Amino acid sequence: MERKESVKIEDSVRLSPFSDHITDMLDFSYEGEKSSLGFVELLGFQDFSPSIFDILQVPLPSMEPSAATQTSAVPAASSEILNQPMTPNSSSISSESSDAPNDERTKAVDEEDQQQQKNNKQLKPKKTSQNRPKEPRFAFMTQSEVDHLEDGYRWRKYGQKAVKNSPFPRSYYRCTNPTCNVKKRVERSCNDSSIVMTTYEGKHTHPSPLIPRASPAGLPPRSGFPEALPMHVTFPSHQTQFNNLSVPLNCYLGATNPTASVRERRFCTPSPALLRDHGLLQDIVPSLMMKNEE
DNA sequence: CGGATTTGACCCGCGC
DNA sequence: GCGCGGGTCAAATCCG
Repeated sequence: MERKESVKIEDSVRLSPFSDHITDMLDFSYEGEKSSLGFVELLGFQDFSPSIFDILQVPLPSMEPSAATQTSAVPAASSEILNQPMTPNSSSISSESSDAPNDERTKAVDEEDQQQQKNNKQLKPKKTSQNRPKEPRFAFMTQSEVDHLEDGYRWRKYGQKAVKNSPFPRSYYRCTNPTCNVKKRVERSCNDSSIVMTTYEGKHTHPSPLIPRASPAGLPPRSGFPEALPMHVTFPSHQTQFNNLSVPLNCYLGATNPTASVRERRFCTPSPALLRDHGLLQDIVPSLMMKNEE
């Protein structure tokens, strides 16, 4: 199924110049085709090639879903620091569903986290992830005809919900690996049906089942995202670390899909002043488009 | 037949 | 307190 999709998107996928609307993430731009850092790295795999966190030398949040202590895994909803624009013609946005001031929320993150964990323990065992600290998330947008982009992992769809103010439903996927707690959400922009927003939550604790771990000639290992090229990746917390990021992060293209024609654009976050309460995607995309057109 | 998908129901957080 | 919306569960269904 995904194979079919990957074929289709070979010609259709390209990065959208828009940012995602993901609420609580760190944005940082990257440029593909220049390095071997695959998108998969962004999902984790510290046991393989250096993750993006390693490369950026950013304190890596405890992304292990099973980690006993998640103090560094700041709840995504608590992280709202945004990057500064890196290029005049680039823009990205992390809209927030909450209007709470950044500093306020970040201050209380640790305590809230601990409290939350305490409360969760005291509460009756709830099956949902709401009992657990929120996983680190990042998101990107691609322009694709297919919703579920091949990323090198196997996903099982466990839900689909209609999105308010959007004709397109949001799909929920979970990594099929029983030991892996990574989830991803996929939805389309209501303004541009060709734009697919993918949000990853958590970190893979296993190698890609579809791609060999080792890759020759410096090709990105365990290829995962020939079609889906994150133009805008976001992380919770530590965002300021990326503010001055000058090293282009990239996704390799075509490692397993050489014909994939993916165009990427450097994508940076606008100044915080531009990032207030964009909320839903439909609120974001237009502003970004406007900004890009400027 | 096993795994993946669909889909309605349910739970929870949040805003009013 | 109530309603809404997001996220998840799980039974039913589909598909290879």
